[in-house]
Amino acid sequence: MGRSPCCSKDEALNRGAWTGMEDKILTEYITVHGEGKWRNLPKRAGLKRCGKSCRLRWLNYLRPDIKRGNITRDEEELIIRLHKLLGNRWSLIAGRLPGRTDNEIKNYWNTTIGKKIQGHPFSDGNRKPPKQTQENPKPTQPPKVDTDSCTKVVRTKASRCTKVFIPQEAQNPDDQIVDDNDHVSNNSPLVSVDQVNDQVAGIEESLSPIFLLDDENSSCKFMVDFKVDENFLSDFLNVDFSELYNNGNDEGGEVASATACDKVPDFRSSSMVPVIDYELDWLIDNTAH
DNA sequence: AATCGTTCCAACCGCCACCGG
DNA sequence: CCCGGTGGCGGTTGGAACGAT
Repeated sequence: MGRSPCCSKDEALNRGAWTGMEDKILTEYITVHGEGKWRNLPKRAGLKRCGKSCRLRWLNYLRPDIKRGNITRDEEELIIRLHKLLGNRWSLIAGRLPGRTDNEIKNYWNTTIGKKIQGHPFSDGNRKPPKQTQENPKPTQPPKVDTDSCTKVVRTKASRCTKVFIPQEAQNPDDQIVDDNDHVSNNSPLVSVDQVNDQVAGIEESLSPIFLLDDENSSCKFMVDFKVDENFLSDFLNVDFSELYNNGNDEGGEVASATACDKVPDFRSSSMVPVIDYELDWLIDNTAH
């Protein structure tokens, strides 16, 4: 059963490569009406395509901010490092490469980097797995990159934030401090997540773990505490935190546990920032190449 | 020039999370 | 809480382009 497909195969929809005219129609429509409502878009725009196809075409090809041309060496290095941290989270990786799409990075990885790193994935030197034959029955699972064998991969999904730890120097003394049980305390380093959430309204949502560190000495400035399921937490803790905390800093941080959050206040810039940027910047800077 | 094999990438497919009714 | 609609994601595929013979 399951839900119905996004577009009926009975409909006489165009498939395959997009024509220049279709591109033009889609681009003009989105320029006027904006993105979204993909399911209705083809009908409104007069395209014989399914909404999903339109979305993909726009996001991967027609968007004006798409960067053309080959992946640069710097970009490749970044992709490799991000892949070590995130695994096959192509959309997250693409988010760190302006103008590059997840599809492009995925393709680039599968055709170029993956081969370089792993050596030839198939013993016969062919990029593709052997065709299904009597001797080579199709595996039930496609071959996957064994990221765990060589590195720890950060799980970037988190549950709800419950409290935030802020060191004294980062606090505004006028702020009311409330712990996760809504107990008010002027000395408590905990602020309610509602207070944080009030501040983050309007900021792009992102899901990720968080451990914020001071740039100069790599010690933690504050932490956030989450309700995370045990699997996530244990997986998350499998990240080499000891290594992360100790990188170039024998003194260690004030916080000895790892937590996760959607967005956090950046006390250096006195604004709220998406965690993913903060966290990935730090991870990229502090994990082994 | 013709054929065959390989590479690359745009597009498709199925699944899942999220959200609103 | 449940359910259906929607958007987004990652894996896979098809075919065009290219190179080798």
